[in-house]
Amino acid sequence: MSAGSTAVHWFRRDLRLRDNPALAAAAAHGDVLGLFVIDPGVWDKAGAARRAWLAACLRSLDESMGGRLCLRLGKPVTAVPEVVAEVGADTLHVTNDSTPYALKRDRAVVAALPGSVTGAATGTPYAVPPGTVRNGSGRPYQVFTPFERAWRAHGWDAPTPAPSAVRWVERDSDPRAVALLDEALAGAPAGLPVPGEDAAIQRFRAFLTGDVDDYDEARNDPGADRTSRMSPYLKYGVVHPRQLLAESGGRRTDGATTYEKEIAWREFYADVLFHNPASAWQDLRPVPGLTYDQPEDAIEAWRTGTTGFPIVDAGMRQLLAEGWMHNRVRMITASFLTKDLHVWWPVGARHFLDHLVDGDLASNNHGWQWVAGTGTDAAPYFRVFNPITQGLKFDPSGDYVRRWVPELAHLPGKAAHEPWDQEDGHDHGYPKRIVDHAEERRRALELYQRGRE
DNA sequence: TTTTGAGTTGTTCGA
DNA sequence: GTCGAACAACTCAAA
Repeated sequence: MSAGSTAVHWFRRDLRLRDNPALAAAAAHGDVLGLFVIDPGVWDKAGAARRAWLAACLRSLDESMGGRLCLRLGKPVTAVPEVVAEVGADTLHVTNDSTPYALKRDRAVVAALPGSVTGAATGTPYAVPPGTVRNGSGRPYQVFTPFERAWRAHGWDAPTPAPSAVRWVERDSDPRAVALLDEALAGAPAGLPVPGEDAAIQRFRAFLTGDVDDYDEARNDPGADRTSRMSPYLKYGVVHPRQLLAESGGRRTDGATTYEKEIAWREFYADVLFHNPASAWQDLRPVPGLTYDQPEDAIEAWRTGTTGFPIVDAGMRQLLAEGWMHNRVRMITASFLTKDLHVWWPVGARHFLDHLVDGDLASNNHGWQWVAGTGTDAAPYFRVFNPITQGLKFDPSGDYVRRWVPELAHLPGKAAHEPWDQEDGHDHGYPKRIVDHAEERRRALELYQRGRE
């Protein structure tokens, strides 16, 4: 460490102090200014729920830094070099972020730094950096299962200890940025997770104690809600997947292995995006001849949870209310939009990204492509989820559906999944089904098959 | 180079 | 009600 030197650590998707190699590198260099820049382009695209969640995470990070997080507002290409100049820093530290937008943004920022300032990127938000896992011919994997095998074989680093004592430098935050956080927090949805590293680890340990060992089964029950709920924390790097893998590493149960597999999916999709930046919003593997519908009213019914299909409506309302949706239900609602309404997947992916607190470009959009049949290991064209069967199978108690659709509260047990069978002469206000599933399934198969002839 | 086995999450139909 | 087969063809990965 050189005496008197200052580094800026620019936080992005690494809002934590523990196990943060880039921050450790900055601290090893000298005094550290911790910076977060609210990028209007990114901020405006996030829905109210994710803005609130980001604001909560930033507040928590600020507290853990003794109130010394410097917040700025503006395009990073101007805001970051400004702060670097203000504190007379000679290095800028970041954690790598390899999404298409981030790569472009970071190149521009580095180019805009004064010549005497060096940029240093350390680590990634992944256990294995995107682009690392390759097959025998040195090419990236196209399908998940072999990727996962190789990813496990590659192994991941152990968590690094927190920097023992960061000597934080203080600089005023931009009042406009502070006001944006206040505003975002005021609009926070109910059920937002507790922000902060400690809360995340605590939540994860509770999951390990209570839920992980029969995770293979329990994860599919949206009513029981026994998933780890780590996705919002992972979104902003409040925890690093390395930490989760280390915490669960001692368990060799099927459930723990399945959980690791879910982490591997996140890593796989980041890898796919790394190699195929265009797949964020374009078909990774287009289905030849496939055409789409644009049924505006039906799309709006889907968005608002008024399709008349209980499990679909429950999920869509949970998304609007909480900024979160159970994964099983994400698949069901995505299948409904793409296969029952025949809508192009980016329409749904955009809506999800707008509202999800964990909205992650790579996982969200490739998940959508998987459902739509345009993604990795394209699903057989005939795989169309039946929203009624799925509801009965995965929410047999009907608890999930009744929780989110009050109009169905009068229906006991699984009857909540088939309200049309339970006419009691009263109008409970639940909408009629907007489509006939059997008919739309046939049409979906037709559309997918057309290009093959 | 060729071959072979396999591919997250499903549905329906008929025995 | 349960269970197995059919629903296509293709691409990938590794032997």
